[in-house]
Amino acid sequence: MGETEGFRGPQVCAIVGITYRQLDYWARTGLVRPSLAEARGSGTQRRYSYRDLVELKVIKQLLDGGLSLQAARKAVQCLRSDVGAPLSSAALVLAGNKSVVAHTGEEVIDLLRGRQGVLNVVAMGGIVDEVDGAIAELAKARARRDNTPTLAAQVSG
Amino acid sequence: MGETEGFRGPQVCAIVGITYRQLDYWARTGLVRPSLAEARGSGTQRRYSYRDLVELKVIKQLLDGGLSLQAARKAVQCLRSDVGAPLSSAALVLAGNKSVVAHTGEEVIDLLRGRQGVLNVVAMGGIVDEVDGAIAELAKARARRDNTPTLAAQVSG
DNA sequence: TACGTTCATCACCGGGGTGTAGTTACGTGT
DNA sequence: ACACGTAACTACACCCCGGTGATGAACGTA
Repeated sequence: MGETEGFRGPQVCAIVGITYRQLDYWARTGLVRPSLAEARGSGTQRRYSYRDLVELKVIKQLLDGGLSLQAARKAVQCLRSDVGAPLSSAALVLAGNKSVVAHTGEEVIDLLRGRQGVLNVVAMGGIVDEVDGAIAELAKARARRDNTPTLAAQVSG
Repeated sequence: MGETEGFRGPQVCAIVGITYRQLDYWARTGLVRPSLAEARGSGTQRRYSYRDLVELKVIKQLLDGGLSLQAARKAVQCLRSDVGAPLSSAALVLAGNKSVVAHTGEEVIDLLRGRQGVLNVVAMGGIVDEVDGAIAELAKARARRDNTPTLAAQVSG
């Protein structure tokens, strides 16, 4: 049945805004693998958890922000090691090879002061929002197709 | 004679901390080209200005900070367009595809607030300092070799 | 004229993908 | 219960970027 336990590859791509090949590549190279179900051969399905989605979106944002995938790998590691934090209100800060999750704005500003070199800052709140939004959008679209196929016929006709 | 008008390739590498091949590649691909004298065939010399050195160092820092060369290219463009600013006290801020040179700490903090996505911040002051330091170091080393070869002989003997 | 710098060129490598053509498993209709 | 169509994953060949190493060619200078 259509019991959506987690998210499948193509859905994930739509939600986080990457290509399927990218998602595939990242899974193959171990950057983010589907934590609910790994693919076990052709025809099987990867199942990504919500947390996976957030990680993926973070990576996507980092790439858009000009960071290399190398850097993104480290960032993700950091994000994982910061267990059980209230993500939405935090900021991920990368300072050279050290990365930290700052939970208050003050922390970030402290890092800025006196720091030399490059600082990369990403606000988690916005990311979580975007992911949630995309999921909602997707659910709506699916509901439209599942419940009212006649409507679709009307529209197209 | 050894009249050092500007800086030659190998010196530049020593000062900014990159490999010669990198410098060469960057010059060939137009990222930073020697503004005092372009190479005109094998055996000629590239001559880099002080400003070039600073640009190169910025790029180096950005790379160390995890940014892609793509992003660094844009950053440099921005840095160039911000003419005649007192570099040492400024900060270069990259926000997605827009980049700005912020001349006060307040500006940076403003950018942080309410901004979603990734923000890359690099303090120019530290960079200028590092470049100056490296140049001084180089000059000292050269003076040692030029003025007191006997001393060098003593040390090595 | 011989030599040592310095630069140019070429072939090549690894990372990060992409496009296309298979190969399955799932879900479904019968 | 079974065949079938299709969605999803895999494998392979290929591309571009950012370099690197080796080699060769031009200077200036002794």
